[in-house]
Amino acid sequence: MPELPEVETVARGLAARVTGDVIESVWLGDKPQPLKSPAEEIVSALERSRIAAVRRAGKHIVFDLEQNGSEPRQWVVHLGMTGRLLVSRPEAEVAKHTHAIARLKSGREIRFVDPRRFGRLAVSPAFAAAGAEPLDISLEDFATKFHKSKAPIKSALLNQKLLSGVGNIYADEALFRARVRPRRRACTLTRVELRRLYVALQKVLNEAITAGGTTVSDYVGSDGSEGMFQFALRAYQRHGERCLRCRKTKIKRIVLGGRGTHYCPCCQK
DNA sequence: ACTATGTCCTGCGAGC
DNA sequence: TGCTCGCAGGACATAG
Repeated sequence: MPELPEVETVARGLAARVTGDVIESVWLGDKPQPLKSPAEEIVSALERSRIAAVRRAGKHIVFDLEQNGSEPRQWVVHLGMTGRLLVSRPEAEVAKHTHAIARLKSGREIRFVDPRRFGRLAVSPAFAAAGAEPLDISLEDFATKFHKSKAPIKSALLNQKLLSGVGNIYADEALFRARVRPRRRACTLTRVELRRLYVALQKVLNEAITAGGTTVSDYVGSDGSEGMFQFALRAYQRHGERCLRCRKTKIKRIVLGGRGTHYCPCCQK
């Protein structure tokens, strides 16, 4: 599923390919829309706008738009579980579950495809993600945030109001690397453990960005290519397999907060 | 004010 | 082999 590294990969791919292009027209599907803003508002904000930049904020992709005679606006896309933003040639077959198409002056199209429809489209004058960026936050702020939470540390990592961009895969991977058990209440983590978690989280996110993200089922970059980080996972979806650290205990799978959670009962305390 | 749980949605894989 | 059923989970609503 698209988390910070996958969204970063998509945003970079889009930025490289559509920055400076102009959206000439927009098509929105008719089904119950995966929209957060009214359809007319999205269409009027996008049409005749120049894409000044594309970037990531948390798990959101933000297109900075410039339109003559209007205040700068932003087109905000959340990919949900199965969302894809693809740059396509207009003659390319329109995939099933395509919910939006932005036709560009260059002749290409940005297509939003999302089978499960957990994704969302919105426009905003000044979008800001709720929580802090995990790659920008200081160790001190990180420690303070989690020291105040009574939730299990894994649930706290997934809470987008604390940190923006961490999802199920990288929460499990960071906790594995930091040797912290997912069920531990966040406030019980020692200073040393919080530091290990902070370092592990940044490391795993950066490594995954370098690998172009993790493709478990649906995720692809804006050019349709799959990520490579699924081959570097140490905990996520490895239940029943031997732990790569202690080499003897089998990775366990539990359900925590309704999410599949993977950890080594021997290494993670 | 905080945490916990249910809901949305479709494709796929386990199991009979 | 072919079918049914339940699981997968990000964000938000609602319940506790």
